[in-house]
This record gives sequence, structure tokens and C-alpha cells, in this order.
Amino acid sequence: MVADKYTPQDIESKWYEYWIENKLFHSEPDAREPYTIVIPPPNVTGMLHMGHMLNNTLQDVLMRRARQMGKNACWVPGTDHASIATEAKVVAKLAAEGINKADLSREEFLAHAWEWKEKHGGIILKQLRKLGASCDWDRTCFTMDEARTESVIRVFCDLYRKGKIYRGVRMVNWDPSAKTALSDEEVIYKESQGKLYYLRYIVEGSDRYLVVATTRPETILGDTAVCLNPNDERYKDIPEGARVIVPLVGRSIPIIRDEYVDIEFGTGALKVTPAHDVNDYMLGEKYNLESIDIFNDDGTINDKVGMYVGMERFECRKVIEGDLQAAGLMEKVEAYTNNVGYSERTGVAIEPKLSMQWFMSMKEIAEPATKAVLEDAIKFIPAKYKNTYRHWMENIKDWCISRQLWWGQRIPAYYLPQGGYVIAETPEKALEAAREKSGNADLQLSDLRQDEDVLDTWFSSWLWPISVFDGIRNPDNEDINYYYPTSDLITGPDIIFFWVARMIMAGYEYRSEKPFGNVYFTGIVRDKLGRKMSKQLGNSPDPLDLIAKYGADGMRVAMMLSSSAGNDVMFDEALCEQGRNFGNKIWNAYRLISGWNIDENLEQSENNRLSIEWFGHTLSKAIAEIDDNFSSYRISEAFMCIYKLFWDDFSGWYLEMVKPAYQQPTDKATMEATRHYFDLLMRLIHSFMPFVTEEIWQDLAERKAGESIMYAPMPKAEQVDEALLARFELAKEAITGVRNVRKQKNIAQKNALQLNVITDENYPAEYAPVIAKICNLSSIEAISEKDPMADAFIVKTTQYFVPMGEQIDIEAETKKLNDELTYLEGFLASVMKKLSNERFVSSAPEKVVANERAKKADAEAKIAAIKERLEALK
RNA sequence: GGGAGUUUAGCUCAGCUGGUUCAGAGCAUCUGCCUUACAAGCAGAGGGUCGGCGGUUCGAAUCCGUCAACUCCCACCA
Repeated sequence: MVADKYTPQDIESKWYEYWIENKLFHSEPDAREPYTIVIPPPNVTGMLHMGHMLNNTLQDVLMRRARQMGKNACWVPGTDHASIATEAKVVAKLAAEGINKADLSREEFLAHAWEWKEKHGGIILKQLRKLGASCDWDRTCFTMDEARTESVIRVFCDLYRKGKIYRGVRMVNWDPSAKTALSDEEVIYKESQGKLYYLRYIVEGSDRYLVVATTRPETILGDTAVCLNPNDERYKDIPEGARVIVPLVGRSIPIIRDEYVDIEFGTGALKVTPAHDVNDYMLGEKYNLESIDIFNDDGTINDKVGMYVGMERFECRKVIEGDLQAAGLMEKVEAYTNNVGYSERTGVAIEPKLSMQWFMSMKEIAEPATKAVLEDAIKFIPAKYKNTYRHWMENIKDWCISRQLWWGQRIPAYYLPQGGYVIAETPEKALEAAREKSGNADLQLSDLRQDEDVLDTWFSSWLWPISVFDGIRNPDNEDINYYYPTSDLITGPDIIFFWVARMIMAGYEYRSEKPFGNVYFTGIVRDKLGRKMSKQLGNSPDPLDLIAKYGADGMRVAMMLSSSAGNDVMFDEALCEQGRNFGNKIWNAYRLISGWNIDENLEQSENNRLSIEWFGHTLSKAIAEIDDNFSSYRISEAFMCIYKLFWDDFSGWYLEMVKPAYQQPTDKATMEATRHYFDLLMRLIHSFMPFVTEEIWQDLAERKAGESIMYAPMPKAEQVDEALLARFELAKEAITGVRNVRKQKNIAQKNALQLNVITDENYPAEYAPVIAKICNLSSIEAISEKDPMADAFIVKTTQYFVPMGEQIDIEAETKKLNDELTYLEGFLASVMKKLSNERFVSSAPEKVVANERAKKADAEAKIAAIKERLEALK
């Protein structure tokens, strides 16, 4: 027996413990078909937010459903070491304690970082349990645990040997706050209000000057040329080989001419700073210009030029502006809006910087991965992301995989004392290789210096679907052979390049097979005003608070109610409330039936038999619809089907139909059928609301120890009798008709009424017992005469009469009927117009024309019935 | 600058191959009910020129063109 009141908090943790204790989430390879999902690993020290709620609810719904479908379902959880984000947190934490990272050795810093990880790591996974996530926790992985780290190092070495990884000096995106290079994907461009400065560059040996426009006057320190367009008439008189003086700096630099320069922009003169701008860098390469790097790693000015040394870059910009003004070298300053790149993680402006980094060639490895998606070997849901994917893949650039951080997998490159390096999986192997390479057999490990850099976090997560099954180190193990390729990936479109694309590449490179069959892209969770949820705005509710308030089941429903693939979720706390209310509805429906008593000798009434029969068909129809929705990943629609099935069809109709009178018993067959339906409904709802359904399912019958609804087979649709359902709809309308009479005449349900019917083929005579019960009718009589003394209504063509024993309002009734008549005649006219159109009849498909004819006949019959009724009223 | 998407009821969204599932759902609103499971509820009701204009068609929310608004992605002319 369940409690009187539905309080999700009282049941949820109990069942989660039960599932864990009985190892119901655990999966081992067996003969069943596998169904696998690998979790998008959240940051190890992160906190659960609404995005995780959406993402993991979807995954859990799919997992639980697969399990009930008889598949061997395995959901692998884990966390990501998130190198830059975590390192930033640790640095900040140390700074708060007065410890400067620069004062620590690598080992000391890593000790702090691991300590931090042990303390905060995995909180997020514990939080997921509150949501009901049915992850196989025994398989929990971490992108920086031993197995994953070894896999990453192996892959690095392998790709290096295949010639796909190289080291070189390139212009990279530099984050001066984290003091590391970033990949192109980690840079976010934002429009920002800046200024356009017009600077005077005096032409050497003359009294004229060139005006050059720039947004970054501080970079004049690194100028090594000024570039003009050779076709620019304004500068025709500047002789070939002329030079200009860099303002303030006084350095003499050449004037070069290249069509790259846009004549229209600014003054048509461009300052060239090869070390600090991607395009300038290309010009520098082309014209063999000197490249002067003027910044330290933290974005302050270095001592290369000997001016403004140690000044922070934006501070320097202000000071230089003033100095230029003072020196009369500033023509003018204009307000200017341009796009500036910011670091995704630290939020500071990116500095293009030349530096030595490790890169991975992408072009070749991208090919099979592109094909897989375009040819639907991997399906994207929604499909629109195929375009985005194709565009990126076809223009893919090499991946900068090194980061100047400590928290991460250290690059296995070992430098030899005399120069050069070797790449090896372990220091021992490196030493061996180094001895061979150098020809010096006495070389010691201490003579080698390992590269200081670590690998980009994504260089470990791109292997995730393989590495969680140890498929890199042991490519032929039982797990990887069974679970790979995984079934579905649920993730956000924001990491389609960072992660999804790269996993596909890794899949083909290391398994010669796709990593997953379907990718379901969720949207972003926004507030109800459509704003992105953020800490700054404070519009992001704490999911755990919501779970505490409405229950995990309610929270899950909220996520399901407003999310279709690829669409953003406009989250509103009211949705949680709706979810909780649905749980309450289920709870109370169960309380109702559990209060019924059985009279063994009672024979089943026709009413009950009909009700059970009808609901069986309704249920099957809904199941078919749910299955259809799931097969195309319309998960929220599938949920809505179930919601309406339970609330309207089952609770609103079926239970009202079979409900015994107060304190009266019911018959055994009806009780059994009702409990059976309840059981099936709980199974259908379980993947969405695991807790409340388990609680009730356990109470529905004696269950064995360790048994769970989690493994109760998903109900299957049976043959649906559409004609039967259509007949029942007529009965429903008759019931609504009587209810309306009651409402208009203000007659309480407890006062029985009489119903008379002029029966015809549209009268659902078989459902008379149902109509009589629901409407509390003393009897239903078939009559042939119209009854002017009764309130009447028409369903399709059938005329129903509720005798009132008093004169009814003929005038009002007549008006009502006339209104309907007018409408129907208009409707008929439009149908007739279609049918009398030669071209319609000849070109429209048979079926459509037949349908129009049926509409015509229908309307005519209705009109006849109304006219009869009007006649009777006269 | 290039590309993609969206626009249907007050809100969030379905509407798949043009035609009885074509104008829908949930929520919200309004009206009436404390009817012995549930007021976290029940019974009803109202509400939309399907963004604008034009075209194709016997027939358009649906296909085509065009304009408008919004959103996202990519590129990064200083």
C-alpha cells in the first residue's frame, strides 16, 4: 500500500539505492543486442547545471527504454580533466592562499591539482544520481586516469610515427591569462567597441608622411613594414624603395606594395606587424620581413624594443595614444566597432602570437569521417547539422594540440642534449630511442628533457567512445568488440567541432568504424525570456534545488515537455510543477484502484467488459504512436502521448467508467484487467519517471527480491480496431451532450436523468451502459417521435433528448439550431463547389474525391436531422 | 562578407509525401463545481487571415520567388 500523499522526496533515494544495491545498472557483454551510450564527460570539478539536466534526462530515457526493450544497455559515465578550466581553478585557489603558480615546481603544482580533483572531482557524478541516471557506475572513467592517459600517449606516438603530428613555429591563438596556446575552436569572436587610430609615419628623407590606420597602436613596437596597394593612385609618387619611420620608435622600415591591402579601408596604408597578426604574418613570410615579438607570455611588453617595458598591453595602448598625441604623430582617432577574439575559458582577449607548438594534420583523417555523416552511416538529429559539419570538415585546419599547462597529459617528446628529440610511450623507450638516435649508448634518462607542454583536453576526449572500453590499448578485448560502435550520442551542437567531429575521426582511424550510430543534438536551456542561463545574470536555477522541490521525476518531465532535438529549451519552473502534478495524478489514480474490493461472486458487467475492451485498443494505438515517435527521436512528443494516455484516456475515461459505486465491490476480472493496465502504463512511463513508477509497480504485485520495473518488458502494440474507437467517440460526444444539459440547467450529477434517442446507424447502442453510468441516467429509451418538451442535442445524425418535464426555451433552441444550420449549409456549399468543379473531380486522386462525397452526404444528413428538429419545435 | 535555421492561439511548440488528423497539443486564461483518488483536481468555454506580398495548382500553413524580423554557425579588412 502506498502513502496517502505523493511526496517524491520520500521515495526517490530509496529506489536509487535499491537499483544500485542490486546492480541493475551494470552491464556485461552477453548474447543480447547491446545498446551503448557514452556520457559526454562533464568537467571533473564542475557543478551540475540545467544543460546537464536536459542532456542526461534524454540519455536516461533512452537507456531505460532500451533496457525494457530487452537490449543489454550500457551507459558509461565519466569526467573530463578539462585541462585549462581546471588548471585555472587551481591557480585561482592557490592565489587566494597567497601561492603563486610560478613559484611552484611542476610536481608541486600537480600535487595541488590532484588534491583539488580528489576533493571536488566527481561531485557532479553524485549529483547525476539524484536525477535517477542509470549509469553503470562500475565503469566510471576519467580522461586522465591511467588507462585513458596511456591510450592518449599511445595515440600521440602512433600518429607521430604515421607523420600526422608535427612540431613547428606558427601563428597561434595565445591566451595571456592562462599563458597557453589555444585551438581555433577555443576562440570566441565578439563585437566590441574600439577605436581606429590614424598614425603618421614620416617618409624617410622627406617632409611628407603616410597616415596608417590601426586598432592596435601598441603594436607599432613590432612594425617591420608599411604596405600599400600597388594600384593606389594616392601613393603613386612614393618612390620604389622608400622607407618610413615608425612613430615614437624611430625605426626605419620599408614600404612594400601588395594587392592584399584594401584601398577602401582607412587610408589604404597598412602597418605590418608580422609577430602579432595572422595576415601580417603572411605578408612577412612573402616579403621576408623581420618579425619582432613585443609581448611577454602574460601580455605585457617585453624588452625587445626597450620602450614601455613591462607595461600591460591595454595600458600600453592608452599610454601610446597619449604619447602619439603629444608628439604630433596622431592624425585622428575614430570610434570603431570590430570583432575581437576572446578565450573561451578565461575570457581575455586573444593575442595572435608566433610560437613553437605541436600540430596534427587533419585533412586526411577527416575524409572518412566526412563521408560517414554525409552518407548517413552516422545520422545527425536534426539533420541540419550535417551542413555545418560538412563545411567545417571540408575546410579543416591543422589542430594545435599542445598547451602550455601542467594539468593534462604531458607530451611524450624527449629532447636530446645535443638537439633533436625522440617520441616514445615511456621514458624507458625514449631512452632507448635516444641512445640509438644519438649513437651514444651512455646516455642516461637524466640527460633527456621531456617537453614541458601537455595535450589539449580534446585530444583525450576524442578517444572517449574507444578508450572507455580500453579499445586503444587492447583493441581486441571483449568489451570493445561488444559495445562498440555505441548506439546514440546525446550532446550539444556547441561541441560539434571540438568533440563530435573528432570522435568520428578517431573512430575511423583506430577502429575503422564509426563511434556511434546517431547523434542527437540538444538545444541550449534558456530562461523563459529566452536568455541564455548564466551565472552573471543569476537566471540559472540550481537543478538540485528544483529536484528537492518537485522531485527528480518532476524535473525530468519538465525537461521532456519542451525539448525537441536541436531546439532550445525555454525553461520555466512551472514545467517542473506540471511534472510534479503528473506524478501526483499517477499516484492518486493508483490510490483509487488500490482501494477497490473484489467480490469473487460478482459477474462482470457489460459496462466493465466494454470499458476494458475499449481501453485495450486505445492503449495499443498510443503505444504504436509512441514507438513511432521514438523511432524518429521525437522524444518529447512520445512523452506527450503517454501523458495524455494516462491523464485523459486512462484516468479521465477508463477509471471513471469502471469505478465501482461508493463502497461497492468490483468483480475479479475487472480488477485484474485494471491492475494489468496499470502495470503496462507504469512500464510505459518508467523511462521518463523512473521513481514513481517503480514505487507503484513494486506495490502492484508480489515482487521477488531485486526485481525491478527497469527490466519489465516494454508493452507492445496489438491490432487496433479503429471502427470500435470511432464508435466510442460517438458515445463520448453523447456523454458530453448530457453534461452540457446538466450544466445549462444546473442539475447536479447525483440527480439521475432520463435520455431518449431516435436511434440510427450513428447511435452507439453497444455503449449505452457506459453512457448511462457516466451520465447517471435512470434509463436510455429508444423513441421515434421528437420530444419538444426535452433539451436536445445532435451527435453526427443522431438526435438525443433529455426530458425536462417542463417547457424548454423554444426560441433559444431554435436560434441555436438555425446557427448550426447556417454553418452546415455554408460548409455544404463549399463542398458542392469543389465537387461541381470538373477539374477537381478529374485531377484529384480518387480517395480525395470520395472523401468530399462522404463529406457531402454527411452534411446533408446532419442538415436533415436539424431541419427535422426545427420542424418539431414549431 | 558567406551559410543555415526560425516565424502557426497569450506562452512553448506539433503539423512527416500539397487534399477529413487541417487549422492542432500542452500550459495559461475565463466560467461553473470542495461530485468520497487527485482543487497538484473535475466539467465546460473562448482564442489564430499559419510573418507580409506575389506566383504555381482544381486545391497551399505545406511547393517556388521576394521582402521583413529574429536566432545560430563560419570567416576576421588593419
